[in-house]
Amino acid sequence: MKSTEPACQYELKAARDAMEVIQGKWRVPIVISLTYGKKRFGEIHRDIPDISPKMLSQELKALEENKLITRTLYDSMPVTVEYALTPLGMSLRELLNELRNWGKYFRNEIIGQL
Amino acid sequence: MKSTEPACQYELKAARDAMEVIQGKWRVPIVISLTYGKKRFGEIHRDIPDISPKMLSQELKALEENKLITRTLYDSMPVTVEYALTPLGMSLRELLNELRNWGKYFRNEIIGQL
DNA sequence: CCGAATCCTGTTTGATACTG
DNA sequence: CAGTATCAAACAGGATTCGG
Repeated sequence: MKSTEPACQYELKAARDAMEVIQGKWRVPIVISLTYGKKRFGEIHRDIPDISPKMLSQELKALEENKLITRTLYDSMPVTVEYALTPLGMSLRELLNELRNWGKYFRNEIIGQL
Repeated sequence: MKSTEPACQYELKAARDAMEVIQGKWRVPIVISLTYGKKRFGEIHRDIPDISPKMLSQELKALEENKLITRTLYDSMPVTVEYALTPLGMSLRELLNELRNWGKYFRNEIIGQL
């Protein structure tokens, strides 16, 4: 307890836990896309046209490992796969709202004056 | 307006604006450290011991360019520098709260079961 | 004490092409 | 449709040294 800010240390750790999960260029967009309902690979891709199939596949896998989304394979012909948010993934809703709100605020306040 | 999710596109952009500002390993910790009040370089460094002076300097500069913090030079001997949040930086408060809350939730729900 | 300058490395991301 | 494979580029981050 000699640190000047013991509380600070604990708060920092929690924030970094969260950042690790949503960090990167694509995870937030993917999760937001899925807040509109379950989607297939190609549908997510249409929401995020810039992403390469490789990155989409890779990030979906990471999100699944963190239990934020589920991957369901329908063994039809041709093969169909659906991605959907888990309850944990849905629990990001408030955080993503704040993220968007602040992003809009920042854009209005700053971007353009830079 | 032919996209399946026109609203989605707009929301994605706002969220990514926000992510760009707070992304990276160190920006959120730095801003959180400064929510406890203005601090000097070495004080921030004590809150975030793992960061190298180079990264701290570099990230402080980036945050200053985005108008989230101010850098004040006191021409004393030896030289003293103080960093503080701007109103825009303080406006991150709610977002950072959500980040920490979700981080704690995630840790309780998931980490350990992985 | 508060950095700047340089060099270096590994991870992340992307482009392109290909497969069941 | 839903990815994989391969290769290259870009970037983040670290180590070290130096200066006011």
